[in-house]
Amino acid sequence: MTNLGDLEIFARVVSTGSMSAAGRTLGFSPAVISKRIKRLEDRLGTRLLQRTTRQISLTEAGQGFYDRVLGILTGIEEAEAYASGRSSQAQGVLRISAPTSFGRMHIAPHLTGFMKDHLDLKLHIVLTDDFTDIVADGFDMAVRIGELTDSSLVARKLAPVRRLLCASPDYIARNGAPTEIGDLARHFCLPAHNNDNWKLEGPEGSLVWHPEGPLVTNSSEIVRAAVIAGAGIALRSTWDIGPELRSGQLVQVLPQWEGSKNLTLSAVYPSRQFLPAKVRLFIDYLATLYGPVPYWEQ
Amino acid sequence: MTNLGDLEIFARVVSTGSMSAAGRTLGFSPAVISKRIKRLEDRLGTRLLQRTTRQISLTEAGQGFYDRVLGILTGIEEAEAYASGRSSQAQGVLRISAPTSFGRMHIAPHLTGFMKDHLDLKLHIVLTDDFTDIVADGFDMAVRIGELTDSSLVARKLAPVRRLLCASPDYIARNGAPTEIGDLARHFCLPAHNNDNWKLEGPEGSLVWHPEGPLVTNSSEIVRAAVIAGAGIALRSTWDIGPELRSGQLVQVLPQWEGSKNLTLSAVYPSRQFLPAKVRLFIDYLATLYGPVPYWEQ
DNA sequence: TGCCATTGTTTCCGAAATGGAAAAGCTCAA
DNA sequence: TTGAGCTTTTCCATTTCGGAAACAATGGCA
Repeated sequence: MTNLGDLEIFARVVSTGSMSAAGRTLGFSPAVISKRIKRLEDRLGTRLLQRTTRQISLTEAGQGFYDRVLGILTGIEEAEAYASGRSSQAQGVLRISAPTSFGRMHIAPHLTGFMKDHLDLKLHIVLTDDFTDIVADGFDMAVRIGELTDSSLVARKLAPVRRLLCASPDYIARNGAPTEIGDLARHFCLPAHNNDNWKLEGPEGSLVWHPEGPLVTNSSEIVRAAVIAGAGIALRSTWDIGPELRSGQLVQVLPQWEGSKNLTLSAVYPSRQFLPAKVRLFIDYLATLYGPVPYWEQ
Repeated sequence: MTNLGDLEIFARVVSTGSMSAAGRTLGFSPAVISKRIKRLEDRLGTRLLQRTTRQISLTEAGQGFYDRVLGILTGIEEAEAYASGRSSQAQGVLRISAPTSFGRMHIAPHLTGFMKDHLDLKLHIVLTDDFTDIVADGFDMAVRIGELTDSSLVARKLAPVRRLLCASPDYIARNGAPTEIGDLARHFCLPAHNNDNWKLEGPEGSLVWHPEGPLVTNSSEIVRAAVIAGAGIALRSTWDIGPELRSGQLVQVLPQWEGSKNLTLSAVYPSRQFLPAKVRLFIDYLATLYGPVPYWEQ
């Protein structure tokens, strides 16, 4: 059967994009990398990597093999951690992908609290608003906001996401508050990235509103700043503007309407028989942190 | 990182129950087995096997490690099969556990049909009525009849299980047919193994009947023979007595009552990200064979 | 266009590992 | 008590492994 070292080397070559780079990070000479990749391909009877001297790309078989190998390697890691008696302790590196705004506001501040309980654990956190392929990119888990769809992943709900219409008191004083949904047409609305149609639910059922306003941006951070500065009405998540609502910097408008409810904040991870302790513990930590009623809702 | 051969050797030692036996099946001398088990334990810092010279048993850490290693090994097998270009073809050995009666009557006759389409595949079929731990015992999948509960396994429904009350015409001629449920008290009933209370659903809702009769056995085959021979009334699955009902060897009694409906025939397998082709294909084969309406119901 | 740095591949050689035979120590059953 | 069968250790031959060096190929840059 295949040598395990070959699988590690293959995975590293793919993740670094070059044999030489893989050799450097693993402490091998390029010659070794080349020979073992070749051996692996010979044994499988398939070409895994398409290579020129300057560039390496995965063949189709290589891509599928890579996906599987990643799972195998983390499986071995988990099995070793289990047997080493630290089955219930987090160790190694936990690689997390999370949305930028939410990560900055509601994950980053709590990391130290988690890390002090798990001294053997290193955290790698990547904030991005792309829906990365967590398995191909080598993440252990991701925090996501959205509707739960992806089939090959397991999702654990962390908290509901409530989205409200809000504006600054200043803006209301100048423009008045809308009293019914149609009034929005006479207001400045602030759509955000991927959010240029607002799915709302209210007393009369649900509808989709196409907000129009003077500001278009792909940055929800800019929208956030704008609504606080009094530029208009925005549909924002409670985790985003909870403190401003409490302090009075923002007030809710049209409180009978809320954003569609099928959004959830969830942790997703590749489906495995044995979840690594580090992943389980971190998700548990987030779940108790946010649940049952998130602190930003209180 | 751990050598893969060590994991294979460890798994084989556990499954054969001895180092020497593992060595014989793998083609190694006992010395090698011993050394590599020791090396594995040293690397993990844990004792995996408790051993005397005559007997070997798993420690707790060893048990958990073994469960994980099995998953890893089949994962590697699957990854190799995928990369070898035969991703959609079944190859290797498919190990199946199935209930004795059902296996004999409705799996065994169809095996050749499956095997002629998959010449690279070997089948290992174990018929048993124990609910074995399929992962610990090294099965790829099992066919089961029952309520779906086990959490760490994935179940795919193959067919519903209908159970009817039946007797031979001969018996009816001698004893008359019951017309309402209470009449059963005046009849010979034939309970089977694990089936000494009959959960029935009928026009008046559901009830549990405790059958009493002259024959008690743990063999549903004996019950089957007895009811055909005219010994009494039994609650049997349609897959078991379909032909007899059609041929008139048996007739249904109290047709307004049926066994509780929450039994299903299903295929179960360990949850994995990548299901081996051999498992997927065999389950597909059974599903099309039995569904949507099983041939024994027609 | 031509140069050059970087990358992948091959060859050869010393070093490390692997596997086996033999011997020793042990346990259980006859 | 004996003997068969098991695990473990030791020692040695063999295989495998990793690296240096030489070579070939590619693409960026002047």
